[in-house]
Amino acid sequence: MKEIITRFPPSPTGYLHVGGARTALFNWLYARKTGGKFVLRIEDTDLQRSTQASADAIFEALEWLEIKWDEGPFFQTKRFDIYLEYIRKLLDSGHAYYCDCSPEKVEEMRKKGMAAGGKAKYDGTCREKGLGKGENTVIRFKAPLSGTTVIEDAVKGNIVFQNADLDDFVIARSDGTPTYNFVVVVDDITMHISTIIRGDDHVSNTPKQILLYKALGAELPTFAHVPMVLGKDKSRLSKRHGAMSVTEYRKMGFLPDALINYLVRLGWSHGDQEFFTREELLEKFSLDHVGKSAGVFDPDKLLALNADHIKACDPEKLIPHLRPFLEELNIEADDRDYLIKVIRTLNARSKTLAEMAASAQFYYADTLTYDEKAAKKLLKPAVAEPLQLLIRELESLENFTEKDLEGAFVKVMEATGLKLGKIAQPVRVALTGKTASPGIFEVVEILGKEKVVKRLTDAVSYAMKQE
RNA sequence: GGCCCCAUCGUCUAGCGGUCCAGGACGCCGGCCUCUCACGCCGGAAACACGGGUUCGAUCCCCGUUGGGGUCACCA
Repeated sequence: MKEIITRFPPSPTGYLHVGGARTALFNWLYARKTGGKFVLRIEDTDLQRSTQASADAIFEALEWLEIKWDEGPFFQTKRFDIYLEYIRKLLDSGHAYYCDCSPEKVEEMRKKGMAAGGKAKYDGTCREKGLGKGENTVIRFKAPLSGTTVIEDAVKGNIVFQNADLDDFVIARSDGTPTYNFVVVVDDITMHISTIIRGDDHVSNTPKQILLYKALGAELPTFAHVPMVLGKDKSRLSKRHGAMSVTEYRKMGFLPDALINYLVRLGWSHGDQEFFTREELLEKFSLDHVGKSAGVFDPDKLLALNADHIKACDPEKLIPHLRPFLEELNIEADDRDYLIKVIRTLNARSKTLAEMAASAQFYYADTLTYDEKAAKKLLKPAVAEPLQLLIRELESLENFTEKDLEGAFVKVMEATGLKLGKIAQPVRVALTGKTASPGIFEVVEILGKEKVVKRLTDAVSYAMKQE
């Protein structure tokens, strides 16, 4: 069996969006799974719209997702001599010809065809003229007039096209530059791509490409057209459906593994399993469980999956991902062990890293600002006494283990006749500024005696001043 | 409009002729746990688009209808 070589060929005209990331993922997983290679190719033949900045953004997004390519990136603009060589071959073998029909004229043919029977195609005016290269000539591929071309698709099965429905498409523009359908084929042939996994919006291009492979006498690759990703309204995914670029998800605090998990699961399944680590994906992915129908991108499910990945991630490994979000809030988390403890209290209650960083603020604050409503309701004069009692108990403690802390609270409960809840809430506000936080004992333990006593003391004076 | 693809809960999906009065997940609604918020756990509502076949038997096979999507460039 020959080596599996897949590819991901984005055009650098914008950011890497989730749909593109998904096809990159499928190609990457398939190559890795089969022990093959994954190549990255930048399709920048559209000189007007391609930018280096976009290419860089795509690399960055792929790197963040930890999708590593084995070869490339290859830029098509650097391969023009190869394309020219192949165009020459087609011209010489009679598979291509010059055409001097003006764009307007061709457009006219299409309109007429569309109005008549719906068939919008070039009518072949110059097909047998034997024209040479001229001022405004394009080069067209001489497609067969009859017969049939079939895609043996790995996910969709056989798809049959009537050659009569295809037209003589342009392979080189009047300025001599080659067009998409042609360069893809030349690249895929010369890069020895064995398997083409791409969105099914490409199926209608495929017969043209197959014809090109045949005209060039090249062996056909395996095609696998995966269904597209749609927006909530079932229309093609676009910015109005919300965040679409991979980078945006990184900025919102998603873990790359969570995005990957979600994207792969959208269109592929492995029984009932929903949660996959990167390793499991690598181990279990296969083309034959890719579905045939388009899927709707569901941000809620992605968010839930992100929460699961955050929860499952070793705190140690989470740190590098969390760090940027901490910095954003000017939190200097230099103490690694302290940070790990902080993460342990937060990972079950954070759906994103941004959320986690925000929740971590009180652990690092020098001066706490109370949530207004919380302070008003819970730090009243009446709590001053139990709080003072608690301060005394805590100060007398040798250790700050959960057990000791519980003992201290129990003593205050006994002395005041208050239930834990009545004490814990004011303490929570005193220590975190909010009514919702990790368990109160955990918070006290992590903050440590000094900070806890300080905050409790501050809270007492605040409470005394309230009506 | 032509050509092509698709069709199980709102969404992602399991299902590869009987095990399905259809299973899981997200979301939603109840409840439990509980120092708050989460987490976790338990329970609930929620789907085989329709019509014909084939078959002893169809969610699963075939045809049609309907619906959705894609594509028809000197863009990729």
